[in-house]
Amino acid sequence: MKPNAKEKIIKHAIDCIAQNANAGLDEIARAAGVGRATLYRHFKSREALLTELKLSAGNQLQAAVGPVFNASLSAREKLERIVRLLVPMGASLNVTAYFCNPIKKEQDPGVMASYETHMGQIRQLCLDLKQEKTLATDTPLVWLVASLTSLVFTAWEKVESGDIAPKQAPWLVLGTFLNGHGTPESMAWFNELKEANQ
Amino acid sequence: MKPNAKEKIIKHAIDCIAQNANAGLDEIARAAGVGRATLYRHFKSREALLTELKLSAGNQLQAAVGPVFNASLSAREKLERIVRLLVPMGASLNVTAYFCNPIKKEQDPGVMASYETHMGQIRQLCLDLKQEKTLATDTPLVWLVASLTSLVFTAWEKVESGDIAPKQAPWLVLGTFLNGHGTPESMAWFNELKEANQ
DNA sequence: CTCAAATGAGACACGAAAGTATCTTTTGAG
DNA sequence: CTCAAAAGATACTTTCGTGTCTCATTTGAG
Repeated sequence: MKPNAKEKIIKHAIDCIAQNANAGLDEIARAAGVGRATLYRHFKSREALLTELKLSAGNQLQAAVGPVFNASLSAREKLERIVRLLVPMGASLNVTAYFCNPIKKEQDPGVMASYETHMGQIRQLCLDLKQEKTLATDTPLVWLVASLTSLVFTAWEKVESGDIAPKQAPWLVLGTFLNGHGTPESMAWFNELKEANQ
Repeated sequence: MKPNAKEKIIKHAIDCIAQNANAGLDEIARAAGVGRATLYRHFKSREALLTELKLSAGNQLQAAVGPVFNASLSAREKLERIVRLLVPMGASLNVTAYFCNPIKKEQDPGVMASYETHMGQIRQLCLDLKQEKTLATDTPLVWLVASLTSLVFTAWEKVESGDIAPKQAPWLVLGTFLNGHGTPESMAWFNELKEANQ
């Protein structure tokens, strides 16, 4: 028996579920290269599989991001590292940030905790970035977190689809998040417009 | 009989499906305020309902965005108007940009065409913005389109969840897309970093 | 090589949602 | 008011994915 058959199944299941949230058990089994019956030998039910899958995704994120977050670096350095770590982990990020979303009904407490931990870290990072004056202080925190998460996830999608080079993706995310796409002239134009309309 | 019962059903079904892609027919029927049997009087099957729903969502986007796109305005003015129009139409945007995505299996040709039309317009807008020097010319077009769509969709989500004020949302999207969240110092820092690593 | 444990394959029961049919009630044009 | 068309309600069949079970095959430790 391989080192850990269960882990292997979960690994492939995360990719499968990230692509199609409603994948059937046969689809998951096929993706993992095992028989459908084997899934039931490792997991009590579909629900149990999904729960372990979410926990695993959360742990993967935590394992990658946690050390960076706890390191003694400036917030902007943390941001750069975290984005570079997160983009290739889009499947896990997707599972955590979307399927573990509290809006969805009846989540396992452990899954909820994992979700809160991850989102809390991102939120804290954005707070630190504000504190450090790396980010504009007048932007709502919730929008900082949401736009960052969304950009990372989108970049991962485009890498998966082959539209963007894996090495380029983190820079696109950071560039958009910090600088946007505008030129100095367009920025001036926008700031005027915003003043006038708010 | 009301002006168009079918249209009314589709309208509510779009909101329902945008919130939960796997809503059952009873759920959709309840959302539309009709009986489940009535759905089958208007639509041959669930699949047929979904197809008409996608076409309707595409038409709504087209009706809103088309005139702006064809108006004689500068590209940056078009961008501003389109974002302001699109954010409140998140449900239709969601249905079009996600459920009509060619990655999904077997789409109706009409749905595919509608999707291509919409995405083509956004793509053209980004091209014009580059041409006009409103946007950086060295950013991949596919990332411009993807990040813009993703930011609009995320803003809609946050408006729906009550985290962001409806009137503020378009400005957050435009601000992030054009300026990003960074301060002048952080932008300088990032540009150096990017130079060094690429 | 041998045997026990794990896997793959497939048959089966069950339940939920799709799809069908029929009957009653509502609605609106004349 | 009247009646025909449309909608609501509800019971039924079909389909499909989950969950259970069995048995033949594979695999790996001794």
